[in-house]
Amino acid sequence: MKPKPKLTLLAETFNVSVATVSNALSGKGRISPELAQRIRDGAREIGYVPSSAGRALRTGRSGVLGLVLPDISNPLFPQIAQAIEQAASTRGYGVLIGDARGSTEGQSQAINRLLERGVDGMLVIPRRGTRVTDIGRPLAMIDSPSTPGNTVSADHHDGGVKMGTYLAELGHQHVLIVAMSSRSIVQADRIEGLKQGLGEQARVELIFTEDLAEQDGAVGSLGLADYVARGVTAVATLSDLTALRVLTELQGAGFSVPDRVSVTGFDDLIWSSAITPGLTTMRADMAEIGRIAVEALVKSIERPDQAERTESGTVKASPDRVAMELLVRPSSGKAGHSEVTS
Amino acid sequence: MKPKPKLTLLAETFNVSVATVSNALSGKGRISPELAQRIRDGAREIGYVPSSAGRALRTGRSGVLGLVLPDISNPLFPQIAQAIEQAASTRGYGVLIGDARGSTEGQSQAINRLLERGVDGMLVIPRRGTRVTDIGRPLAMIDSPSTPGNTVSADHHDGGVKMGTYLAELGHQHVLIVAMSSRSIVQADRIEGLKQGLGEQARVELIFTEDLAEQDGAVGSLGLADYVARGVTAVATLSDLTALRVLTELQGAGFSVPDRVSVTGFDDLIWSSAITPGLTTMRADMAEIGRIAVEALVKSIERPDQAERTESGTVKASPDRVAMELLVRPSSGKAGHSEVTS
DNA sequence: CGGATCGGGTTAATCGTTTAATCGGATAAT
DNA sequence: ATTATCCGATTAAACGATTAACCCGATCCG
Repeated sequence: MKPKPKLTLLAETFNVSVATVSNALSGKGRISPELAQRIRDGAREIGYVPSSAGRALRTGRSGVLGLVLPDISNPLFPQIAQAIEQAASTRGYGVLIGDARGSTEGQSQAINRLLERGVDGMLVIPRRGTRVTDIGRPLAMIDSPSTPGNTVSADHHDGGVKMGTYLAELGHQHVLIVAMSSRSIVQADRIEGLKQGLGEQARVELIFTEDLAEQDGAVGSLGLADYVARGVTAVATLSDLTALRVLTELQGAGFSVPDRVSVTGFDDLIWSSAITPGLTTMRADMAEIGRIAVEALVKSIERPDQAERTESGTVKASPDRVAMELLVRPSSGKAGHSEVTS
Repeated sequence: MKPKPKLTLLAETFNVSVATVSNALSGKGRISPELAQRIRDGAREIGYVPSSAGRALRTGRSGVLGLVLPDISNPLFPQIAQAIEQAASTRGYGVLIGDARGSTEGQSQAINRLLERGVDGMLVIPRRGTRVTDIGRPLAMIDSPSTPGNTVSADHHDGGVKMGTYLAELGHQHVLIVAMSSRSIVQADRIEGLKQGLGEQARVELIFTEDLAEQDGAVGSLGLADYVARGVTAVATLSDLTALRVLTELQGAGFSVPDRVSVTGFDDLIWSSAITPGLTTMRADMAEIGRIAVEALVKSIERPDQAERTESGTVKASPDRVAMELLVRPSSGKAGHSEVTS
């Protein structure tokens, strides 16, 4: 029916050159204010939408960022994706997703796919322990402050400290930490922080669900009853997902939470506030992290000279870490009667 | 350092025209097999990557699909996004995400953003009750089979029937259905199916958490104890998220699950198998749904003449629904003693 | 033996936008 | 009056890939 409006169409209807139209729309060249306004009005009226392909070809920039995730099925992903999509679209960028599907080569493939699509820069949440090779384009990394090349992330260590301190103040002297993977830097930092916050005198035990999976299958029991019998008064997990598992296992075994055992998580996943008892957890301001990461990345794209880089070549941001916030909910309370029995 | 390899560079090193190089790489024109092979080898060696902008400009296609979601923070999202990203990348397409942020105008904005970025087609998971206006490009909709214009989706009604039948077979005659929104077509279909599966003789009660939120706040109690006291032996929820809320509330109130009350969910969210007791739920094969949706959409993009459309103008797929699968886990069991007390 | 066919390339136009260089005329400075 | 300045707009050259049209020599066919 009607031809897709392009610059030439606009130029014809106003009897000016395409350059003038372009200038009017971008506000860059020299053009009389009235004409510029008329052209802009006309453009809006006929529903002109600039061709991203044409523009990308000319300017060398696509206006698209790549977001690489270790595994989309990770329940933390929605928070991150939402924060980044929002931050990016605010700055006029689109977000192309790439799923590493849990493997290292999947991560490289995802990165390559995004590069082939011409992204201007990339945000990578690396698979644990992965080093991302230079991609010839600005790259922001979101992992943990202690990761080399980290652009910005939650301060997981600090989060651990806060949680540990909180538990210590409640009188918990014998705590079980349930982690998932021993290779995750994020988790290692949280563990470190937890221990520090709990203090020297506290007795701390540590298990990895990853190890147990080999014996019992992924859905097996964690054998928490034994730990409680041995005097554990609090189970600090490194993820709400694990906390949920712990919580329901304890409740199912007849241990009251938090009266007998306190349970804490990390990340404030969506269900954490809806369950009974509500889960005490640490929340990171993902929107802020997304904002900082995108901002640093975009700056590095648009003004490469002004942008700082880490030694690893990734984009540098400041601040490079965002404090975590303790959310106290009913799943945690004072260390109780179990010490009496022990 | 080294110039970005483009077709002209390749053409120079082989002393042929760019057209020949293009043909060699695409395998389209007439060219001697050996020369084609040599060029392809050379291209790989120097790491040639075609400019997506140049190609898009010339061909009029970007190779990117838009994925519009009602709200990324929805925990069902990871499954869908993963399925679609995988299906799309298999067919050589990228996926640009657009978050409607829970509002109708947000949905339109997201769609427009994606259109401006030049997506070749769009996958929309519509916000409940929304009609998507014609966008001038192929559009696949994933909602529920009863939604006009639906391209493909899980057969939510059938899932409800299966779950209802299952509960009926266990002897549950008095069932509480906990839904979230009364405006969701997906949930309406599930409810319809559940009632049908439970049978005429069953006594069914229905509540919407959406309504309760106004009174008690989002995290308030659902008042399940009353229902159980009145003889409810099973609580069938329309989402694992709700099921989790129900399960923990019941356990916290001292009701044994499933001995006293059975609890079931929908969607098999990631934690459903990890909690205690494991959650009986209905799973949809999201990978299959993603595959079908992407396939139909891509077909409509690449061969518009062969592709069928619904009356709403959306892309038609066959099959247009995917059966849901019942996953029986320990959270459900035979109707028990509560009927005795009532 | 003359024309048609075919294989293996090349030429050149084109996609839509941006932008450096330029141009014509009016105005200001000398 | 001559030159410099400046404004408002135009011209034209890119950006990188695709593809219709064409070209030339060799082969085929009747």
